[in-house]
Amino acid sequence: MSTCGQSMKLTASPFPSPEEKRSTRAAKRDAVLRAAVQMFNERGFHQTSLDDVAASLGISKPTIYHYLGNKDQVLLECVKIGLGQLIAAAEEARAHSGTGADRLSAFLARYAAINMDDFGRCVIRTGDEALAPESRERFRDLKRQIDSHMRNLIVEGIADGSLAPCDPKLAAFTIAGALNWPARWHDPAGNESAVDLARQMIALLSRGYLPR
Amino acid sequence: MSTCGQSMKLTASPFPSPEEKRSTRAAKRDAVLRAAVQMFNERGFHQTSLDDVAASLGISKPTIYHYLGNKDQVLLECVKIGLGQLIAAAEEARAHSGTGADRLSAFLARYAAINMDDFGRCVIRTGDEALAPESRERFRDLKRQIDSHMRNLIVEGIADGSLAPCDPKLAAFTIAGALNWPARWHDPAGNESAVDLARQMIALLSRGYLPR
DNA sequence: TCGAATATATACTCATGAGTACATTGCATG
DNA sequence: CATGCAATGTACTCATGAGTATATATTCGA
Repeated sequence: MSTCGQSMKLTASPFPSPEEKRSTRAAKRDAVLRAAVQMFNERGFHQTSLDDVAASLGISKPTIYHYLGNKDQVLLECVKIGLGQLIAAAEEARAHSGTGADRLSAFLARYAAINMDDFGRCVIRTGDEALAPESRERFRDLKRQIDSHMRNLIVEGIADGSLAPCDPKLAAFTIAGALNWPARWHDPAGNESAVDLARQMIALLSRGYLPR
Repeated sequence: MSTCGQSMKLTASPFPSPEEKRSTRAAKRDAVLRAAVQMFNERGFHQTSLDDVAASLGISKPTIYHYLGNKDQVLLECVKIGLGQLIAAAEEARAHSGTGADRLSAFLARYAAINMDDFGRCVIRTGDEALAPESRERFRDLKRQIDSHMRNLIVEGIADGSLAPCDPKLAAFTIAGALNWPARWHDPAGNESAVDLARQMIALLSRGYLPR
């Protein structure tokens, strides 16, 4: 998933091709974003200075500015990566065979797992207010896309009878809320597997807490 | 629910009793917190300066410092109020008669509604990192209490057979997550009633999204 | 009536951290 | 080989906003 620039090829020529240079650059940018997102998740965006991020990589702040325009953009890129993963998950789920409920389940499992991962966590933990107006619009728009995907899956499930009839908007918000929340409490270093957790949460959401 | 200092008594003496003075002072402190929480919820804690809060009340920053120690304390008091409401709700629910499921439902309804209210929203929207270390501990501790109440209700419900067997910790987090999320999207000025919304979300959570 | 305490304002200080100016190195290419 | 761009560092600027020093008015109690 990450663009890895440390090429392992045997002929480690000291003369990188333009192609290699491009990917080296991308790898550095990636490294900055990865370092940033981890600190944002740990201490929060406003408690993290770009000096801190730079220091954690053993570089200096202007180097970050060489790869990214400003702090707002750093955050925006982070959430864009997370949201990109979520959108990809939605598109994969749509391709699945089976009932609407099956497709929804597949999506939700990925959705939950992503939200416990670095970039996904950042999406959840970032309040719209943290971003500058234009970035905020972008952010909101992408989130709306995810929501829309989820609602569509729900509507399809209701249509084919594999889901109980309900208000799709409300259902999407409710389910998403439940699966977003681990971004706040789940410890990625702990011993609870994200995938396991996701499975259990989805089981509960699908069957409800009342006995059947 | 709010301490209202504008006494309506007919004999509006210009010589307030010590009792009245105490309550006037409390009312002013309340007003500061209310103004603060609203701005925090709207623009976020870090985007809100105490100068802004003061201006919104037609007073000046030092006046706020006269009633509250510092910005961290302003935030802490806000979340303490919200958490106080939640704890009260838990205690009321515990007193209810009926099955464990009934008590849980009663609690959840209040829980959800509070989370759409000023102080409850602030509890949800405030990340632990925003607070100073000691306040953060306080905050976490109170949140743990709520969680513990919720888990107890779930355990009781499972014990009396009114709830499906499940891992109480996971169930509590899942349900809480779903009911917390409206703090992020619900518009208190909109036309969707918080109580209605709460009812519907709980219905979905209790019965699940699969057909029965 | 004098002094203490309360309530409020004006006008500061001062740390932090985003963002920049500028120097440097090194490779790459006309 | 000179010029120019990519990559990086050092050392700044500058706005913001938390928190404070200090002045003033009011009220209450001795």
